[in-house]
Amino acid sequence: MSEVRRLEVLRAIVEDYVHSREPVGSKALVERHHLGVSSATIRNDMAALEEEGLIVAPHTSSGRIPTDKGYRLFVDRISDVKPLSSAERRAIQTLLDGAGDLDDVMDRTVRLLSQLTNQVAVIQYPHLGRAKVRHIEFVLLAPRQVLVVLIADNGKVEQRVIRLPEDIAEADLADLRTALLGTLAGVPLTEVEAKLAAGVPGVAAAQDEALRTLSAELVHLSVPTREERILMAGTANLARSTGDFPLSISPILEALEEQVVMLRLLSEMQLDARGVSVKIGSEVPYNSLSGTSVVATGYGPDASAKVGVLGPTRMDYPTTMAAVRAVARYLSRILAG
Amino acid sequence: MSEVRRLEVLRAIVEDYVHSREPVGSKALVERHHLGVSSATIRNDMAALEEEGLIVAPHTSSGRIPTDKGYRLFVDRISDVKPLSSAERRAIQTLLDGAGDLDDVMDRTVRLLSQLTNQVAVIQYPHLGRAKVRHIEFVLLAPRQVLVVLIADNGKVEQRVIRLPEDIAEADLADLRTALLGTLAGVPLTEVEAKLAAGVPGVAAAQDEALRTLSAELVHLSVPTREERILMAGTANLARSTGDFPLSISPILEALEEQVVMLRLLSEMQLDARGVSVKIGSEVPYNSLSGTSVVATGYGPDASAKVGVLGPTRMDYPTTMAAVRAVARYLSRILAG
DNA sequence: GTTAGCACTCACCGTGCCTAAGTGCTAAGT
DNA sequence: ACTTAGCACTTAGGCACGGTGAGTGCTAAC
Repeated sequence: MSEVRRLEVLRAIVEDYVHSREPVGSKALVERHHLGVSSATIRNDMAALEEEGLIVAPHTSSGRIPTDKGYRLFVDRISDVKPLSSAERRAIQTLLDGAGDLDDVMDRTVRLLSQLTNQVAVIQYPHLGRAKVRHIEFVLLAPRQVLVVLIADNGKVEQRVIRLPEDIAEADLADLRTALLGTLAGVPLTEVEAKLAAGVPGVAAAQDEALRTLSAELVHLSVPTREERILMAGTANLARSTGDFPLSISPILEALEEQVVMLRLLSEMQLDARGVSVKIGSEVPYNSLSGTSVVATGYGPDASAKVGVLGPTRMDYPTTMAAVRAVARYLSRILAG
Repeated sequence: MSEVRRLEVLRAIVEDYVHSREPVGSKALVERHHLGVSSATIRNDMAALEEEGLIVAPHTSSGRIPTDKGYRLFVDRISDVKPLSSAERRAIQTLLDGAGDLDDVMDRTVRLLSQLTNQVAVIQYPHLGRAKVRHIEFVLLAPRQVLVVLIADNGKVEQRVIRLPEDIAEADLADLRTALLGTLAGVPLTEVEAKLAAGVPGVAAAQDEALRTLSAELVHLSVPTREERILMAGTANLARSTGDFPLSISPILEALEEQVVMLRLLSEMQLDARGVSVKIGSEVPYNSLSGTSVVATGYGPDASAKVGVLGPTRMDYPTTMAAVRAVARYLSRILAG
């Protein structure tokens, strides 16, 4: 009972099961793959694989299907990342090259990835990183209503309308802006709060109340908000492959809508040597996502923001991993350009 | 065979069917509602209602279920909009009062509505309306990279990073900003393009190339983009009520992800006298949405932006209509405040 | 270590049967 | 002119039954 053939059998089981959705038996296996042995031998191998917990038989007398552990071994040791077809490469290029601003790029990317993989795609907005304050703008919209705009040196703009406790003159507001900009220009966003707490010179005492309100808002804007958001696409693919999921798909949809859950999930993905991270079935740390696997990778200058797909455990890992990796690379290139 | 009792029978059928999911028969009807007649009489009424196309029997011998036409009559003539429970009113108030900026308000609103109705909620960003240019900002990020910011007097900010054809000095960029702001300040967004085409005075000939690039971008930003976007929540509710939908729910999820489709759908909803718009089953103008109904209404100062829910034809219309209307009112109040 | 053969298990499918719910219709009652 | 009781009729859905086929484990021979 050779070690290598047993792995070969596991690979064959995974591949057949992934594309037929049905438990695969020893006889079917020798027919479809030309392993040079008979079905009885395969049966022995299968018994050994089952012993190791790599495959299971759903019913006493039916073919075997891979366990999470089986998929894990397949992904780690057996499979190669498939190269994309040239048609796919072209699709990526043409779609992403036509993109406009950041929102547009993100939207196109996530849709593209869901189409390539026939799965749900998720993407996290890129991090602000070590961005610094570049500009501050206050716009008086109404007597006590001010639009506060914070522009970072990486091109990110955060804005919000707030109310002041009392009326303020346009000129006073301009003075406040000058004073605050003087204090904050070039300061990393992460240090805005500390810097403001240390005091803002050159502000008339009469404007103290307004200063406090505006400062509080600047602190608020300097905490990454939009960046902590994810986009998704292709939820229809979930519904299309019902039956791949043990229970209903509604808890999955709920988790997907819960940004916080997805953000934590993505942040827990550690890239492996091949540049992708795969969590399979029970490895996914949320009960509501049982029966699903996640394939993700980082993108952008420091690969800190994540992009990936979520699908049934029974998924074509090599192809999916290839698609995720390729899309992330194109995306990084575009963002760098 | 009195006219009023027939309508009463229709109402009873709709109400029973909506909350039991099962075809309702004549006997069950007389038991649950105290209509003062026997089941045989109800059978005659039912036959008449079926003749009019208001109800149908799925199988030769089973209870009746309402047709789209039946629901329509129910919504138009029989049902009253239910008042919300005080718990619901409180939920709306506490949730929306804690909201921050516009994005946050929208997000909370759409989640709230989906929870109240147990349906998929959709909301369209408010229109810019007759907003005018209030401010323009150019920020030099790199030798040829400029962040263009356009601020409208209603507080909306649009921004984008663009590349210039050649290097530009900080001072020259400031001059360009002054010139463009002089030309555009107070101009309605819809007329930005025409105004720029008429010429911008006070720009050195050397900056002509840069002026052209920047102007083009301002035109681009002045066309509403973000406003033409919708948010949704509660897709898990779709999956939970499988069986209410004739086919799969995946075409529905596809349509929901297709912003363009949803925008057109919402824009086609005409408010009726009661301030809500209802499209039932086949009245919804998209094949992929067969078996669904949409309940929507307008919100904001001119009620031009829409908010609503999408669910199975078999839906509790009175309650849903009440929830949609209530949420839209609170939302309008918050945006106005 | 591999193979052939064999007895065994069980999901799946079609069949037939029965029941419960519901209907339409007719004839009698108000 | 309605309403009602009664009755014959229809049919979805549940249940038992048996046959089939794919697949297994095991044993004995190669």
